Amino acid sequence: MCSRFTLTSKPVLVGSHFGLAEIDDFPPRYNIAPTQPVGIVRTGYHRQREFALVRWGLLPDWVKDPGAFTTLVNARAETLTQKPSFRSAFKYRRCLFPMNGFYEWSGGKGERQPHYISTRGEAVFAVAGLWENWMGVDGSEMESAVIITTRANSTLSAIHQRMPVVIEAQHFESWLNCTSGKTDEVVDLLRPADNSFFKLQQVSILVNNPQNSGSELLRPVGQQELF
DNA sequence: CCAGACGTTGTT
DNA sequence: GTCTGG
DNA sequence: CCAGACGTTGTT
DNA sequence: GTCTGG
Repeated sequence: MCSRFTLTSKPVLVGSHFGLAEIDDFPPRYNIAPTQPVGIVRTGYHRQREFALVRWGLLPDWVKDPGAFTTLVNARAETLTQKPSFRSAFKYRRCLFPMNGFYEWSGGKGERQPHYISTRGEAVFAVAGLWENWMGVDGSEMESAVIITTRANSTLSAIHQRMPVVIEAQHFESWLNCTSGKTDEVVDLLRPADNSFFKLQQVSILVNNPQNSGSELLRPVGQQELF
């Protein structure tokens, strides 16, 4: 699963990595959690590639009572075309989540251990996602998005069974271009990252609480008591 | 036909 | 225990 | 994922 | 909205 992540690169760097003409300013974030506003890259109304802030937790457009519907944080890549909640977004509303790393927990009850997963150079990378625009009968609107997961590669499988789908830069255009409404050209992109792509490190349980969101979360375990 | 669901993950 | 909120 | 709440009515 | 279950 992927239910917490970071976005710490400067906006200008994110903009250039994702080929954006412009990008709003935002602060570094070390503990992005479900239901929070989250930045995505998508193809905008006039075909331009854009950055947008939406709610993390996809709300399908046919939902009548948002309060009575589950928060959809992850979508399984293997079943995207079958699920009513994702099928349409997979065809027409694909997006990318810029991130610098994400957290996973290992261990059983009472001994849960958080880990931080990032690239070797702490570089920003892209995770595959879907977005929706929900409209209520009272005219209210909400944009939301979900992260696509697949089976863990062998690096990650030491701690977890699933991982977010990484899209490499040479595939951004085909992933984000939804004009055909066809998915056969992009399903091949939904595979685990190469084993050398990520590294793991244990981090403090400070990350457990979404209210803790500063850079101290990335201190290696064993040093957090040295404040 | 209408009613009701529509999701993922980890853990037991 | 189970659901909601972040 | 974890943290935190978990309820109703009438009255001010 | 669309599919499944009754």
